[in-house]
Amino acid sequence: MENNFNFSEKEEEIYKNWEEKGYFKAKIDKNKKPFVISMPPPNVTAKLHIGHALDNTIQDIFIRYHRLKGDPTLWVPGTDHASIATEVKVVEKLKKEGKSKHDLGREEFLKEAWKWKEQYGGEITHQLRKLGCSCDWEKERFTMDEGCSKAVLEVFEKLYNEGLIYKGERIVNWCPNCKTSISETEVEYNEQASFLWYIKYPVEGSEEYVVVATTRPETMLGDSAVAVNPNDERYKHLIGKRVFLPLAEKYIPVVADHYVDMEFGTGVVKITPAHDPNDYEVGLRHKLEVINIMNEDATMNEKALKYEGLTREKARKQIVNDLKEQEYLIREEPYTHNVGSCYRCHTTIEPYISNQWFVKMKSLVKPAIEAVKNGEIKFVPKRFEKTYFNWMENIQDWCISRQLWWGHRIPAYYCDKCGETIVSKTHIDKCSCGGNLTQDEDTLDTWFSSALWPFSTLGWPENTEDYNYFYPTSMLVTGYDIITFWVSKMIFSGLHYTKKIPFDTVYVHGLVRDSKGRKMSKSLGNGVDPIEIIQKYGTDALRFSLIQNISAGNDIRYMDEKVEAARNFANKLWNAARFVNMYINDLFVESVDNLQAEDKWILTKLTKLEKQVKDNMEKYEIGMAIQNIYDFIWFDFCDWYIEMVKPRLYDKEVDSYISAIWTLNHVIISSCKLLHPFMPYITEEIYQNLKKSKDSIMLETFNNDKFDFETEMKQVDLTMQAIKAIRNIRAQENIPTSKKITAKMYFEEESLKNTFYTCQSYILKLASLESIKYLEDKSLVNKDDLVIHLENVSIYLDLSNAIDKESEIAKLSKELDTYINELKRAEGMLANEKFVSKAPEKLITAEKDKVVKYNDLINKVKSRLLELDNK
RNA sequence: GGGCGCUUAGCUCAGUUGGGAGAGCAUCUGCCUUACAAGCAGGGGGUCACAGGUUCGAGCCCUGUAGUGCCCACCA
Repeated sequence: MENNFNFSEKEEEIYKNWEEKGYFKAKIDKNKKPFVISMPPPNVTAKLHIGHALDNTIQDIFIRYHRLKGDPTLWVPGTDHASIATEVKVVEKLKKEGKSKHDLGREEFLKEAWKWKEQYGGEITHQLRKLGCSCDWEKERFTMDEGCSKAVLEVFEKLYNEGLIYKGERIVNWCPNCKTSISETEVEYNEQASFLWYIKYPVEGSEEYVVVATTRPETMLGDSAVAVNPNDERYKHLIGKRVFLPLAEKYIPVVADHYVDMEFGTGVVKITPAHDPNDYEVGLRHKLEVINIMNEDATMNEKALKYEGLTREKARKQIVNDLKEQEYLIREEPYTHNVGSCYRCHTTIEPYISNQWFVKMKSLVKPAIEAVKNGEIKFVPKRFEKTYFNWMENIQDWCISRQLWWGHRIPAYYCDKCGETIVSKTHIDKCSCGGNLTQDEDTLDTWFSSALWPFSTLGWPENTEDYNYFYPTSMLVTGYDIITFWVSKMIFSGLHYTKKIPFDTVYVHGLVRDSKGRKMSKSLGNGVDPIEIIQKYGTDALRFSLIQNISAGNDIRYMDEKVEAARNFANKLWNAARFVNMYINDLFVESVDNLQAEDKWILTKLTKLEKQVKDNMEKYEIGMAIQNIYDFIWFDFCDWYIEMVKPRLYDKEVDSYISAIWTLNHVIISSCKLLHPFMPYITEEIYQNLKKSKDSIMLETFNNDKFDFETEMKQVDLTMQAIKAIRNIRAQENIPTSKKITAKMYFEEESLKNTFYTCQSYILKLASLESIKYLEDKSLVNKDDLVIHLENVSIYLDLSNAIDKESEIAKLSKELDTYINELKRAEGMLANEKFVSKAPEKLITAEKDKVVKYNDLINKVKSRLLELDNK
């Protein structure tokens, strides 16, 4: 084996081999329940970011874990067309070339968009391969491919026929930059400092006037009424009268509506039905005129009279000035409020009246709420169910039409003769009346197709073998920021169309932030490119660093130091494997019968590790599972076991040589299997270099070992304690490892002597001892020796007066204090009647044992102190 | 306004049925010991935000307070 794992060369080679051999493909086995994940499809807008790396690493961990468990395992990869996001990018690209999308026309524009998709889609799948993702590439899908599009049309027609899709004129969130409607979910609200303007509206035929407070004076030319609360004594007399609308030079009615809050502002609200969702509702109730004063790009139209052509910002300025001049403006006061913006281009959204398609949500959402309430679908961690419920229970109708070209075109056709609207999943040109049909220009919200992802990717609506076997899927892995966007939509869609839940577990992870805890963003320039990290440290190190020490749902910070630590671990493992590899030779045998105490010790630990890891994985505790493995490999295996067996390996005459090699090989291969889901590449490479039984670690299954050597566990633990204690003294007294010393041991229990005798070879090495003498009689001890007291064992070190009396006394006194405190604590607990009567028997016994133990140690230390005194 | 997190060693964070506080990094001391200096051995460092409560026993459960972050809603 080479000195280092050459990840930059090996990773690609290993992945290629896996893919070519078809290890990622799931085999249908009707006798087993499959484990299935549909990959949240990355947008084809750009390269993957570090968040994708986290998301897909987690998925790959669960996928590989289940594969090693022997489950038929399928991971369906794919990409999302991301209608608005991609269209924005393509428009930008065209703009740089001096073209607009209208120059090209719909058909040419779509060609450009497909080119974009091919380029970035390809890059994304390449990146996923670099990450080691073991998805079944033969099943790769795209939200706009034939099958997914078919599912979309199927669903649209079905919902329309059920009366759950309708078209109507509503106030929608309009992005004047993207020139499309967006859904409620796609609006981001941010606080903005602005003003509240108080404007005078004179009452018709009187000297009186009302004062209206508004944050949006530029919309006042679209006012069709002012409203007051019907219970407001101040304004009761005005209801039914008219007020003068400044600048528009016209009169509008005063209406009474409970929507008006008497406490806020002046208690008088201007009603602008075309430019405010609440006003629109009020308008409906009072049959008010809807006056749209804006164009699609949020400039003023002819209804805005002399302000026509101005942007909304300029119009505001101008109108405020004019009001001031004409003395209609009473005052302006600073005011901070939330303003919505487009989640894609961050342009301030405009509530805008337009004709759009909607999905009626109330009835769809009910079973989706129920499925989570009754536990059919569970969120990990559970607290995110609240986010889900909160969203679902307050759901509004979903605006699904977008004034975009890139996406699934709405399958609605309008007849030029009879005026009928026909919705059809198959393309049609002729109406039954003989008229010509034209298709709706709009496309569907991108989430409309991703909502179907778990089943559309498996062949639905066709009754395919894949769909029948692999659906419902098992798990969805995603960030908490996407629950409302996507998870909720998949759940109600799955339940409504397939009558089944789309997955039973939603694993929710946090966001990856920068080292200072800030969200990564383009504007801050603090984004991290996973591919760069991979080139520097390797995929395994990146994967390990992302999931080490995390807990589900909490954000994590990206820091180079973490990746370095992970790289160090990979290096540690690599070297351990290299060490084992050095000793594997023709003497290797398939099974052994002369295992030594330390072999039994590490094998028992291995069995425990496997159980721990599995338990944690079943609880979705991947952070703990990886920690278990890390600790075992580094501390138990490398720091202790390898060191323990070295003497046996160096001395090839020892008859336990063969069992040591067998154990080394078995333990490292087994640990690699457990680690493989987390660090797939290095574990495969190590596997290939050792005595293996399969062509690839990916074809392995977990051991299910049942090693349980209780006696040897205790024996080795005791010798470890002795070694640590001796090392401790050496370090404190500055005795270099090269200086060997002699230890004498006295055992109060005869059997211990045998333990130390059998473990002697490694005790000598690990504690850097010259020799160990076993004392029959305590009185033979040299009074100058330093004493270490363990339970039932006393160790005497001849340090040749390396330690002076005072320092030993100081050390012993400190030790004595500790023991006395421990004794007091244990006695105190036992003196507590309530503890004795209520605590579990096990704990009480443990405390009693401690009393005996510490009394013993105290006596020993005291007598030693006396000896020293007499010296 | 409503909801949900977080507050544990200098830093980043684990801590899952309540039973004597952990890791990595950093720091200090000593080691190039024939797998690994990306390493080995040893050490220091914490009234687990604060205040109450439940309990024989609380980092963990309950109530409240403070700081901090996020989500949702929104009165013009």
